[in-house]
Amino acid sequence: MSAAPKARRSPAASTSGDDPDTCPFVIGERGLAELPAPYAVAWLALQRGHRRLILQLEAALEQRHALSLSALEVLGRLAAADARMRRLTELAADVGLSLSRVSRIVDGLERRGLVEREPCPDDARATNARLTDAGLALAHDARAAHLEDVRHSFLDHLSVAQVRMLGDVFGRHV
Amino acid sequence: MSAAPKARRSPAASTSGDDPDTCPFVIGERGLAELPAPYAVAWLALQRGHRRLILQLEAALEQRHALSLSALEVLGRLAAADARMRRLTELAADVGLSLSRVSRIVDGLERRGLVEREPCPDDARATNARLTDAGLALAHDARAAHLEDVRHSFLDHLSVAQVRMLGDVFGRHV
DNA sequence: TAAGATTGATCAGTCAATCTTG
DNA sequence: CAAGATTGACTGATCAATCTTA
Repeated sequence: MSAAPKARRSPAASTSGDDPDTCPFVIGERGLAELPAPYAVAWLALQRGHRRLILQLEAALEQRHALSLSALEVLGRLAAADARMRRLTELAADVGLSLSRVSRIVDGLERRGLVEREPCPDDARATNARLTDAGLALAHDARAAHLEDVRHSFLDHLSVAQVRMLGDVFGRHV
Repeated sequence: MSAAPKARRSPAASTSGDDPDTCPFVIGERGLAELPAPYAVAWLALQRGHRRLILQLEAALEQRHALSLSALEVLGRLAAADARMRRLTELAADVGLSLSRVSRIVDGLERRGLVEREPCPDDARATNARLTDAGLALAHDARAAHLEDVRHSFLDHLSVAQVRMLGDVFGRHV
């Protein structure tokens, strides 16, 4: 396909079969991948591993505290906020979700008495979500349990170098 | 909380404020985390970075080939299968989704003429999804474009050591 | 007009119920 | 009865439309 025989366009570029040292291949029973082996291994492992990890953490959080990961994040932001209170738009920006999603998460938390909506005095368009005492208590419990899970199911298995590298890899360019 | 002063229960264990070298803290504007700093950085970076990456890849795939990541995986398994044909239960196991989800993914692909359902001759309970010629062509195009995206937005930015480490970290214990 | 919030439609996924066949 | 597939109801997320107010 390419005229220049050894112009490697990128370190992970596959070479569609006409290059002796990399070629299409099959990984385990998982289907074929057209990447050099270590790259394909890394990518597939990341996808599968991350998914398994998140599903596991979500299940535990749901079972023990009846919260989604996103709801836990919202509670966490409120717990850390001045007067345990924050506008919905701010919360949405905090947790990286759409405003509409956050509005419905707050619906759910409000129904359980964990937060209360109140009009923002500075701006009549805005709504504050305020964490109740019950919400604060649950936020602390659930957060502690969740971080424990994160450690046990993931962080504790990593070396210091691996931890640093993860922050590096996913913090920098991605 | 703990009687033994220096019995570190786990490398990433937080020490809820009574240990001088680790304590609760706030990362950027992202809220508080009760983990030693490098662990919290790694975990938050992984969550955010992975999410951004996936959203980006999904958007490109949707825009260029009108496929979800899961649909692309299904097409890939069919392309790699004998006679470009595979039972729905097998596909579900391949891609790690529920059978019902796979059934509806196949609905969508079938509507577009990319796959066809046909009864399995060996077992009248089972249904095979068979990739059509159009489906094979799209599978190749979309797969190539997707892997290109994966390289450009992620793999190309990694060192060889980082690549190996990712496979290691997510392949082993998680 | 634009920003904050809510609501409705839709998508991707799960689980539970059902139907058919081994 | 158990396994393969489908369908319905639900969750978590998005976007587009709407309503109110700066």
